[in-house]
Amino acid sequence: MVKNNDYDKVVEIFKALSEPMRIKILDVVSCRELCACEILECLSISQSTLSHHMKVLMSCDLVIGRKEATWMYYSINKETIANIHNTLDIITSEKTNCRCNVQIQRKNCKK
Amino acid sequence: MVKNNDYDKVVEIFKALSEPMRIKILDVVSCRELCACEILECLSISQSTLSHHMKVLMSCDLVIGRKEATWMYYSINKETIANIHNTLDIITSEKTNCRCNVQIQRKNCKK
DNA sequence: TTATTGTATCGATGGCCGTCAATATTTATA
DNA sequence: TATAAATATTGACGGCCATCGATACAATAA
Repeated sequence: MVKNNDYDKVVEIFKALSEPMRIKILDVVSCRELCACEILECLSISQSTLSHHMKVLMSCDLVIGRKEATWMYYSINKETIANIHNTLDIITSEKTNCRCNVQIQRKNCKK
Repeated sequence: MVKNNDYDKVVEIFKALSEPMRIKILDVVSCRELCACEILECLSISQSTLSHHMKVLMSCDLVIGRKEATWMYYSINKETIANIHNTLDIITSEKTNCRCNVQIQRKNCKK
């Protein structure tokens, strides 16, 4: 069973991943560290939209940003990817101390 | 590099996972097969809302539904979970044939 | 200093979606 | 057949968010 706090973090990550454009960005940036203008070449979006997506990806630690002069370099954060795998395993695995077992009241059905 | 078709499927799954209530449902239903009324006991939502979420979870094959008399029994689909892990690995792994390398035009920056 | 380049922010807009109450549907039972 | 229980569907509402153009900011070069 997952704690409520952990839900928030993983839901934020899944929300970031639930956008086609951000998946594309993640796919591209997984090759190697790229600057924003290089990422922009691969996509058909405006510069402001890309900037917005990179902010979302960074805010949930899926991507790491590094500033060098006027350029912003982005790379994937493998640690967060590993956390996704782990949390997904916990959520989807069989549990003995399940929420549904510790529930006392059975008010919604006559089973 | 991931094909565009594959994006759609995984994005649909991530979208389903990007909702706190649906993560809770998935967490609960991972224990064992449960009927809708049992799931409803664990949550603080209306019956119609639960029905909506179960429809979303089934439409992307995260959950399997089985009807028995008036009851609907739900269980997690481990096959789809495995697919998530695999696709996430592909997206976030280093690629030699990256999108950014096969790009010809470099119109957005002077690098 | 001025102009240019790369990136971030702002404000507006349109669409998607979570939620509910009300109602419909399906199945079993009296 | 009539009633009740479990679930699905419908329609409405409010909030979130992807997108854009315009603009601001930061750093470099002329």
